[in-house]
Amino acid sequence: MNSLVAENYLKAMFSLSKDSGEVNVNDLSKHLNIKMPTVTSMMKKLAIKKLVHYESYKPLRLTEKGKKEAALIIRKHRLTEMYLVEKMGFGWEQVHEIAEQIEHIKAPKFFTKMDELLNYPKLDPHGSPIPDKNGKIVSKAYSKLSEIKKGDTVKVSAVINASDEFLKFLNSREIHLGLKMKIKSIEPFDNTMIVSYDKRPKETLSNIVCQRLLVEKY
Amino acid sequence: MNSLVAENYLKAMFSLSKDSGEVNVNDLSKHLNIKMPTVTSMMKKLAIKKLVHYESYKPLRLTEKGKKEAALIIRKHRLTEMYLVEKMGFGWEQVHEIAEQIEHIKAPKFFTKMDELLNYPKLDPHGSPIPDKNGKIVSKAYSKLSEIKKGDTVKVSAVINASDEFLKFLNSREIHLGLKMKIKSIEPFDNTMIVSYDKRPKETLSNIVCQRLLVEKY
DNA sequence: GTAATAAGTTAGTCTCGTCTAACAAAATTA
DNA sequence: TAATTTTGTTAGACGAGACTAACTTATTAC
Repeated sequence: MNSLVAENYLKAMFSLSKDSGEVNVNDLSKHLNIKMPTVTSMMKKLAIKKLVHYESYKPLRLTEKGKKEAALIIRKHRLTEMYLVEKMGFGWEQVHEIAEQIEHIKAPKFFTKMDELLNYPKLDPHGSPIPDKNGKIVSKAYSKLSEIKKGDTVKVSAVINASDEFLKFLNSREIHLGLKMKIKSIEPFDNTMIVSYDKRPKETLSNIVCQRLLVEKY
Repeated sequence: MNSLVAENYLKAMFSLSKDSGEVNVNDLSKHLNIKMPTVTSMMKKLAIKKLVHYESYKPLRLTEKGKKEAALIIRKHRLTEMYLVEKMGFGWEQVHEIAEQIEHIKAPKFFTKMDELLNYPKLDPHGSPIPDKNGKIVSKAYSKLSEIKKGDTVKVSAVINASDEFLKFLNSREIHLGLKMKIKSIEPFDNTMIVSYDKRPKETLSNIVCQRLLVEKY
């Protein structure tokens, strides 16, 4: 059984790993707010447990076993987030922090029950896919809003890097998942978008914002 | 902020303390499954934090601060148990284990929300009082079923030392909180009781069982 | 292609929470 | 009350997970 601390390393590696599956000690260190030597020593321990491929001075990679463990923690996290929003009435900007703690609970029945009560959800409240019981993730390929052309109509489907502040910003603009939105114009200088939707016939979204909104074309 | 480990010491002290408020190192050690020297050293640390009154070779006592912290952890535990039973559909024999972990979550909003959703419950699923937000406990004075006289009718109101096995036993006899029960006779030799209730006109309960059922007289 | 910088590792230390072995005090019992 | 048993403490060790200082390897820049 992995410690809560080890679980956090695995989860961080999972979310930081590039397409190649590689992660740097340095990035991991910054993300976890733990100094590099500590990260190195933990990597050696995880390597002994066959959760990480470790070779001195080479990029880190999770093993298949490591990926699965990480995905199962993320499953618990996202299931919890969904439960908090759907069954307890929390806002999508409040749930990350709570789920961050509940994800480490060792009580399979608890998560199974949530899953049932939620009717086996596939996505969390921020549009991220919930890994299945085997740690498999099925993720849809969305586009960033920033890559959409003028005149197109899209559905807001997920949020990248859903921080408290970003979600509060979206709340303030009445933007939520499922929202149908039309791109009215794009400012060539800074790629700011003027969009329109239901409650807001004319809203301005900076490129920073558009890069963090994932959408589907209609 | 206390560690999860310190929280468990406080909780254990709270539930082991006699009317005098005293606890032995030895009892604490057995209850927590932690060796006595470890307990002594933790007591010294808790004493520095003003959570415990510690003097060599004297019985241990929680300070007022220590009692409050303990009660607030118990509050989280019992609120969680109630939530698991009432809102998630768990059986009363399943919830202790899960609550044992969730009680250490640091997320006031989470527990406040449970409390609201449950409409500010006063008792947990085993009939134990839920301490209020200030750590105050209002507990009703129940009688043990074993102390009730032949011919009396009582209501089952709480369970002492609600273990998995005991609760399963009660389930198997269809005994639950609120059940109205009449004492038909008492075997003088071993104090076994013959009782009758709703679904069971004649059920035999050993003294062991009767000592762990708390009842109110009608 | 060498010098400078960034990334990663090694060595040694610290705190927390645990343990065992040995000793001391208190309680029990004869 | 003296001997025995139980309870509690002290001392010293250890693993986990963190740190800093110093060193090594890789990468970048000139």
